Amino acid sequence: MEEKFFQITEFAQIARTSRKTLQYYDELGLFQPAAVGENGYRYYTLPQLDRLAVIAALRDMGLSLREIKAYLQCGDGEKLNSLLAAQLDRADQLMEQLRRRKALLRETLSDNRLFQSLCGRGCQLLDWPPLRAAKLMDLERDRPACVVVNYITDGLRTGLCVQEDGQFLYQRREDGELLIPGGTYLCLCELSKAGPQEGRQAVRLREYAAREGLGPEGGCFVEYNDLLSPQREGQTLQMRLLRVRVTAADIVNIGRSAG
Amino acid sequence: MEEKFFQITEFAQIARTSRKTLQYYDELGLFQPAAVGENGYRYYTLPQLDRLAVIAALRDMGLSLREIKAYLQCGDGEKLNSLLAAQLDRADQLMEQLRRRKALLRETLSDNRLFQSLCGRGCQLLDWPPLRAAKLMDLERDRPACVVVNYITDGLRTGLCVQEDGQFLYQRREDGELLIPGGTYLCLCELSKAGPQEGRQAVRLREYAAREGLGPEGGCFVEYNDLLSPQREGQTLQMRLLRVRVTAADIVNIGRSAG
DNA sequence: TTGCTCCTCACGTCACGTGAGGTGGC
DNA sequence: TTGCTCCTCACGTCACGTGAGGTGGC
Repeated sequence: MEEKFFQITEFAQIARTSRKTLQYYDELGLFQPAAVGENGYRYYTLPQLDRLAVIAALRDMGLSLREIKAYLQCGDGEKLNSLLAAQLDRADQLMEQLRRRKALLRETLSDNRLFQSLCGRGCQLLDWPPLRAAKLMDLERDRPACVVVNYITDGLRTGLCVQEDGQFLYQRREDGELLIPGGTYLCLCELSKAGPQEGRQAVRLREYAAREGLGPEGGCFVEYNDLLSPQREGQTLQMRLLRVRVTAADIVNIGRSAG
Repeated sequence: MEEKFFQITEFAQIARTSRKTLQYYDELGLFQPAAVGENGYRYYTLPQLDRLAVIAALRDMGLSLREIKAYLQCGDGEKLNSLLAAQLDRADQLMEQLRRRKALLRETLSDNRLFQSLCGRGCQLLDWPPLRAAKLMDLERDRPACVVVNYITDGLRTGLCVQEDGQFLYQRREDGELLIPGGTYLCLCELSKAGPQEGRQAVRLREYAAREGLGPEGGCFVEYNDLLSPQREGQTLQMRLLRVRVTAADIVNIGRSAG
């Protein structure tokens, strides 16, 4: 059976790949034409399709072209086993990352819709899940200091939990994790051109809570969420959600006052 | 409250990122220092941590830095919704890809181990699942022609299913898919320096089948699998597995002769 | 000559990492 | 002067894609 030679474009079509991919593989020394003309033209044959399919399969399994080349040169079955096993581990890790990403995406989407529906409607009660937070440490004294300042970041909601005097400590550390408890919070949701240190919204919330007979428990928790409504040109940070933790008894009161 | 300025290295440590990342974001215009000294030094402040955390969160959700920059400049909540929804779709696609990749990896690993255990042990019976195959079409006449030649590729096992005269047609098309049926096959598994067109192993298989009273059903199916044992330097293609489909009655015969 | 193929640079992508060589303040 | 920070190029990564400019055969 005589071998037919194919020019690069036709061969690429048969193999369902691109001319540039074939040229790149040639350059790498990964997959070379069966023959090269005097004018430099590359010529391929049909049996070469198999080699190319092998390369594509290994590539689809996550191996790099350099790994593939090294493997095809040595042809060690044991090495293949270990390469594939490593890729299986890697695939599991990627799967886990993707799962987290999807959870984050869904949470952000629902947060964004919540904000859009609440914005500008005054004070409201909301149930909130616990938030992971990172404690800022006083590294010189190696402790969280008496003034507790939290730089909150669960990836999505970012903000500052500022207590009375509003001082900053500035070192985040691995072991500085803490949890803001979940519960029912009083929320004020609006746009503003003021930064978080100003606290006008915190005052309004406190006034509202006092009028309604709601005692804040555990301090005032200020959150501004850049994600859901970032700064535009010329604006300073926008304060977005303001939360005061409320006791179970208070919820009943509020329920009554709303009814 | 007076603002403290941080040099780039310290700020990067607090933010758990790298100096180079901050420089790169500055260059992109994505995230810039609060102040720049006359000597060109970048100075950052603590409230900037929030903006950086937002960027990191969006990046972790799969948005590109350019998308993030565009979004942070316009601050359109609806645009955020559509960006995140698109990333959710994308994440689903990636998940599906990963699932397929893992299936391929597991299948290849088990194939490789099977080969290692069978190689050089003579003829054996194996149950084989159906294989997807791509029919090569005769494009001039626009039909699969009377001589059926299949270029088999299910991503992993690659090979040629050649009938009597072994002629090649050379165009693969989308609609040229077919299925090699699953079933019990007679397998010969060994290394060789001969190409698939030679068929010495096919002859040996046929001889063995004749001796054992096994009638091949549906022609001789030759498979050589590069993946599991690639060419080394100086070798031509290695034929690896050779399969003849066998009837159920024949399996019993083989079972007896082996016992 | 026109139209088609092919070739080889060379640069762009993406989010940085890794030096190279130089500066400035204690 | 030494040791520390910072700076700005410039090139590398990975698997190609996209022209730019030129060649060769019908």
